[in-house]
Amino acid sequence: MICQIETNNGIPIYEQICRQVKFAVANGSLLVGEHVPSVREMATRTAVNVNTVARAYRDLQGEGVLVSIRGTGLAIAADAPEKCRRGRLEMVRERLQYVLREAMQNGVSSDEIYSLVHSEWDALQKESPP
Amino acid sequence: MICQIETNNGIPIYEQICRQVKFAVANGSLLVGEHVPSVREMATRTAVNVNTVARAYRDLQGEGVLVSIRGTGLAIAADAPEKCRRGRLEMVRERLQYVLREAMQNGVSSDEIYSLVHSEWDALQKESPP
Amino acid sequence: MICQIETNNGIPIYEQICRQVKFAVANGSLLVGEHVPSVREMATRTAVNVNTVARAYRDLQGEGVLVSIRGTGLAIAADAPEKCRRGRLEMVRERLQYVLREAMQNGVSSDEIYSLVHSEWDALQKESPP
Amino acid sequence: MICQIETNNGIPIYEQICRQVKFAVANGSLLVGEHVPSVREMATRTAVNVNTVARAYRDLQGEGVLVSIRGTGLAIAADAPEKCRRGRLEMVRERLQYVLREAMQNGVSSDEIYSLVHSEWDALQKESPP
DNA sequence: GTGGTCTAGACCACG
DNA sequence: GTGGTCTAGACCACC
Repeated sequence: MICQIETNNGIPIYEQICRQVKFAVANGSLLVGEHVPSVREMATRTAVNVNTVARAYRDLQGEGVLVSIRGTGLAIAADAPEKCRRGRLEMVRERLQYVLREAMQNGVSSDEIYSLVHSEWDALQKESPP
Repeated sequence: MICQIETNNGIPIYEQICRQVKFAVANGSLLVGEHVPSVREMATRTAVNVNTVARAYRDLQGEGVLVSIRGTGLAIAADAPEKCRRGRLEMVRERLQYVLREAMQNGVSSDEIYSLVHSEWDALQKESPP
Repeated sequence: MICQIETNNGIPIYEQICRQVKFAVANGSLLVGEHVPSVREMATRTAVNVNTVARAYRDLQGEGVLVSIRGTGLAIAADAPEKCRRGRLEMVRERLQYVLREAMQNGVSSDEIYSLVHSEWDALQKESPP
Repeated sequence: MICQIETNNGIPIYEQICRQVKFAVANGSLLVGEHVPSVREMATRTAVNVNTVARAYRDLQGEGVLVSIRGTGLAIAADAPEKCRRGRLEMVRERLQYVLREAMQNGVSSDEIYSLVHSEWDALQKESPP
């Protein structure tokens, strides 16, 4: 489980790592008890500084997604899958709501927004077909 | 024309001001030649730092939405409505795309995303009915 | 409000800062809305690295004790006093429980423990009289 | 003589082992000459890494609590009971002092601390009644 | 080997 | 001025 990091897209690297780990837990790519790559490995594989990875992992511990197993690394917490599954759509919903609210407050019609969502979603599916 | 500012939602205050001014121009709330509130007035009415409003107005001048009228302040530029109308959906599209891309990359299905958009949009319509 | 830091007592510096801020909020030394010293000031006054202070403040934000006010610094959150007051004895209780449990599991009698607590508490009061 | 280990309570596992062995010697659960479980047995029975148990036993040898008997393992040293009995309350006192000092420095009153000690001690007695 | 802490310093965004 | 992010590297404790 190695993250795809985009530098300079405005989203902090540590947050990208957090979100990707949470998504991976939600969809079963990371199972309970499984170890996440060590900070050092994740750091070298993603070409990111060790401390940045550590920061992400620390945040994930704070949210109860990871637990530290002394001397052996960090593992997925027992209740993480449930948390992450519940949080999966929530993470999307949160950002989506902001976009939609701004659109509505500025007179975008229902037809316009639905058509926009469809066309964008279709375009993305062609971009990376299943 | 006074802006609604949300602090702590992650979006810079100056950008919120810029976008709201542009939307107001696009939908005709602000007409060509009309004066935008003075930096000081906008600042006090929105409880925002004066420099922040100045920064927003500076950006808007740079984009050609506002023009400086000597001695009287800033007014809507002649070609601003056309610019802003063209940019209206584009501003929404840009952010929407980002949200949808993350959703798709993390296994959110078409059904889930469409249902999410509908429920959120409906909820917003109830929140502030026409 | 400047913290007293002990290096090399085993407790991480950032945690010492966190606990002292929380105690200060609990007993009213820091009021709602009041700004905590800037990371840079706290750092120089306590002879601690800026990042260490930042780490402490970040943790306090995570716990909802501090809120970030864009561009102006960090302030005590509205509900922090209640939280901290509730947490004040809890912070002591948590550590106390561990000590007492170990004592009990190893045959220390009630008389012994109560006498120990009294003698230690009295000694501390003489050390730093009110 | 098998130890009760709590992971993730902040206290190093090897130290938990050391302290429990010393307490057991002090209260006569472990007698002079008696063998302590082998490193491997203690490790498997407590689900702890072998090296960790070895580290604990090494420390205990350093303190003169355990002595190595060629070919048969480690046994309780002749003068261990006296040492451990003398150190028994001291081990508790040391940690207790730290907790009380923080409490006092942060305005916890005598009444509060005594009442806290009583309630915690009572709760623990109900938890594991004699 | 693992994570955790701390330092030092650069750069950026925001107000 | 403020905090936030990131990098780099040292040192430690633990397993």
